[in-house]
Amino acid sequence: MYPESMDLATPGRPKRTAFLLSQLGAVASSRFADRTREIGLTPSDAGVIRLLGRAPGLSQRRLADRLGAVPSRVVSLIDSLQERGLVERVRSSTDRRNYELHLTDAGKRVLRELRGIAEQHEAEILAPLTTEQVTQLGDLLVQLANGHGLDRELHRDVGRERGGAADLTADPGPEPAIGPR
Amino acid sequence: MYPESMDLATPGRPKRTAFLLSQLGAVASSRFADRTREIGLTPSDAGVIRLLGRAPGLSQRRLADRLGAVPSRVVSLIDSLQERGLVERVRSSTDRRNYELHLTDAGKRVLRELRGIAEQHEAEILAPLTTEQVTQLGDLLVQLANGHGLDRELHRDVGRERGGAADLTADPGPEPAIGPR
DNA sequence: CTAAAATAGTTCACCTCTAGAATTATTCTG
DNA sequence: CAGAATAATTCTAGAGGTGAACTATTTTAG
Repeated sequence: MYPESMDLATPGRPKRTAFLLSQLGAVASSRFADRTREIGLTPSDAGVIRLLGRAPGLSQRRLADRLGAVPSRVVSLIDSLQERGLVERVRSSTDRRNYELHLTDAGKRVLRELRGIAEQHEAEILAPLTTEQVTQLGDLLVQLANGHGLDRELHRDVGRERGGAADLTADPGPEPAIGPR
Repeated sequence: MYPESMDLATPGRPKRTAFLLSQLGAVASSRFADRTREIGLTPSDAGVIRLLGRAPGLSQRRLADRLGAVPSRVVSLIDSLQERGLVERVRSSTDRRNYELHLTDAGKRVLRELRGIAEQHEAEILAPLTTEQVTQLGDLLVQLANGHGLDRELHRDVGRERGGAADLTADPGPEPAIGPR
């Protein structure tokens, strides 16, 4: 796209910050997936466990909303976690149509592992930066996220691309989330 | 993962900068895909066209290396672009095993469109930041990319996850690339 | 109070994308 | 020249996910 001659120290050279962001985001996702894989989880699994840890008793429908996933997708996700004894379905006594999803004790243990993994992940990804730079970057990214309405995004369906599962990785902080590829 | 009570203004609250990075990267990839889709291209198509614009005559094998893709993948990519008249295969006269890939005139026109798209994309993604902040972010991301060896990554196979195609979007500057969700 | 609409979950058929093995043609090496 | 290496291609398989149709249950309307 740009002749080699323009690649270095060219004032007028178009920036590629947005592409860099995509690339680094992909690296971060990929490395996180590596880590969760080591304990037998996909990033989607991790997202579900995290969410159920923070909002026990959620129904599949509501879980689907929070993850930005389709209900049928949640079925297989929960099926798999239930088979592994990490999550249990409890029929709601007030509305027998839906389930109340809970982490089992094993699930809670995995959740604790996941916290450790998240910390290591954070440290690994940000390793090239100084402490001040990390703060700086965090502030900039938060500003970007707000600017792009990442918080509210949780409730709408993010167009699945390559990277689709990324939304489930999504970190629903007080509210947040997104999607990939 | 973190109890609601910890979510706001908690000094010891673990940061999620790495996750934010993943999420924003996914947003950026997704929006870029939206833009290329409007001119009938996937992000992978765009990556190929960009690369052939800057390195005409490349063989499929070398293209695969630069994209971090597998040769068979490149076949279908080029097939599709050739069918649309954007790329042409020319048998190398010196080594009849391989092709020399070139953009057609139509392909070059598309490349020009792509440049415009990239600019708009850059502007859209970075819109929430001031000019100084954009510079700041750019510096931080470059440092991160260097720290994670993103430049050399081009030559090794990036584990395909969700969002796999992202690598092809990768911007092989003087050298770069990657893959994600 | 009952028929119809809505809701939660599930199943299933189908799609897209891509990796990886096997195959052919050509060139290089000893 | 024989055999190893290389470029491209084909084909099979598998992961991952969507959306439509179906069942059970609850809510709403007349």
